Amino acid sequence: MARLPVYQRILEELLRSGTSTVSSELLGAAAQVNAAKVRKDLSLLGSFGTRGAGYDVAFLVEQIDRQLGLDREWTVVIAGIGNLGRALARSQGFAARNFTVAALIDTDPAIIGERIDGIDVRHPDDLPSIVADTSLSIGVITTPAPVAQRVADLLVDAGVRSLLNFAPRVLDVPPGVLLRYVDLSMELQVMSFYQARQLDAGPDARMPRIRSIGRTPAGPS
Amino acid sequence: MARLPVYQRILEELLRSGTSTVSSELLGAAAQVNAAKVRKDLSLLGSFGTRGAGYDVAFLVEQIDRQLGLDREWTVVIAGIGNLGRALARSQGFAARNFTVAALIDTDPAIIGERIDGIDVRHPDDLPSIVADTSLSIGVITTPAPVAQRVADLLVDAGVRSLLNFAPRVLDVPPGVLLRYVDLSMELQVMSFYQARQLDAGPDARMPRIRSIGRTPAGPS
DNA sequence: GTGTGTGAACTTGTTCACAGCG
DNA sequence: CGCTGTGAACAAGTTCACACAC
Repeated sequence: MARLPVYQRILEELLRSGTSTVSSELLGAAAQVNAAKVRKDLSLLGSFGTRGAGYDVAFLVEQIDRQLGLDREWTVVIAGIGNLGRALARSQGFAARNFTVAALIDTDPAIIGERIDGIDVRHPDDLPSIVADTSLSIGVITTPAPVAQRVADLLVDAGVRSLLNFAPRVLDVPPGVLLRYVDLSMELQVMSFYQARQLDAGPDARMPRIRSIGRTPAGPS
Repeated sequence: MARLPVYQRILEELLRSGTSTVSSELLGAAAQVNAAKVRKDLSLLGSFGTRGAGYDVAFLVEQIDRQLGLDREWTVVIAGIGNLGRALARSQGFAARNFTVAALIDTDPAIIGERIDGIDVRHPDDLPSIVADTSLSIGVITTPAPVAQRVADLLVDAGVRSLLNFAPRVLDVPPGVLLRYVDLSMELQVMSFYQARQLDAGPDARMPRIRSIGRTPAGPS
């Protein structure tokens, strides 16, 4: 369910502010969704609420974590240590619960060997030996567009089964590899679309943008 | 329609590769959506295809641009010139067609005055005078989470009506202001969700994550 | 009384299948 | 003959409304 991470973010902030219990109405208001929707969503995971009282925040976070597969550790490799890669390597998002940056990759000799947040930048050729130590779950591509496909192939060869692509390039990956795009230009386009039309913000769906598993068929011969 | 920017990205790559015409089947394959869906989507904008032949790529790009509100210039202000802000300021995404970075904002005296990609970093206090020159359409928040809300308020006060928030914080904005989140930790959570369940990538929807216009009601008193 | 959990009505979005144009 | 455009069938997701647990 695509709204779970949104709830999670809100619940975490509630936790930080010391709130221990929350109603579907409140959660819905913060997530900008209907209260009934919140209840439906949460009831799919089980009956976690207390009638008349609401949901226990800490317990809920834990349950959602389990649903999101956050009850295990995910190792992340960042490929392309430019401005963006550096930003991500140091960012809170990756330092977050259950995600560890396990490797940084770049081809530039001037960058290789640099230490960012305790991790050494290494050459793509080292990928096999890196994987020998720790298997890598998620690859983050922050390279220039022209080399994004090549980097994706390398990561997939190294056994990475999920790719998060920040490069403005449509990538082709083998079946079974999960591919997701975060694209600045697309984000801006969506904003201009809604703003240009003075729209009511469109559907409240927020998360989905998953693209793959399964083949992007090659063009015609 | 949330899939338009996806089509746009693919069409641009087709243009670059010299393809002048494309079928709904091909476009659908690249965008990972059903061919019928592509036709439905495009037919909502008008009848642009040629039966038996397909769509003219260049013409289609132009039509979609118009739908996305990209027939005018959008000015972007980036608030928070850390690693991420710098990356975005220099990034291709913002250099793209119809988006111009018009201002960079930070409070750090060590950063103010620095020139990035031809734009001077200025203090938030200068916002009014900046707006006097060029009105700002879209605000991009790349500050640390704790100050994100304050920055959002400042931008809104300066007349910015659309916010793209990279800070891991739920923001509250007045009605009528469009708010959109790009959140690393959420992106990762979605990946882990799908990978943990070996899911088929879920719904092919990709873009929507629009959050606002309309009030985030304040909590109970 | 308050707020969850859930069947049932409704709305939205997707897919099918095919008529008709180039 | 290939491929678009589109009504009609279908599926998914959303909202309503209310019984019931606390």
